[in-house]
Amino acid sequence: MSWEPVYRLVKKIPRGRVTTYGEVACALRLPGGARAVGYAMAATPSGRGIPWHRVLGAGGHIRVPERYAMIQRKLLQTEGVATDSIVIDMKKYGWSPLARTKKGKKSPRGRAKTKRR
DNA sequence: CATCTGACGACCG
DNA sequence: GCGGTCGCCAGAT
Repeated sequence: MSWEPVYRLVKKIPRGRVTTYGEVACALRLPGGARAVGYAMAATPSGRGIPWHRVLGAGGHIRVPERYAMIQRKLLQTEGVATDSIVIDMKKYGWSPLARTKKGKKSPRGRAKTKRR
């Protein structure tokens, strides 16, 4: 798969910290490709130590099926993330993958149109 | 090769 | 503030 960088990034997420699909997508030079990231997460093989539960939707909203959201919130609480509400405080637990994503080579595209709509 | 879908994001109504 | 639509990428049909 081409999700190796995605997995690597997710695995780098510190315990008690969370990020969003958009952040990951941007870090991977895939602006607007948040869906692809979500797809990658869905395709994330279990048993690889990939903390997929640390990846949330924009604004800290959990965008996953109830069955997974339940587990996700449970795991997050276990790691110390306050999921008291349906929204997680990104200002406190928000982790920026862009801050350390300096590994070159991501996607050969490198352009995503500046104009929108 | 063309089309739809999906654990998303942002904008418009 | 909430819901619906368009746009993005990668994979499956």
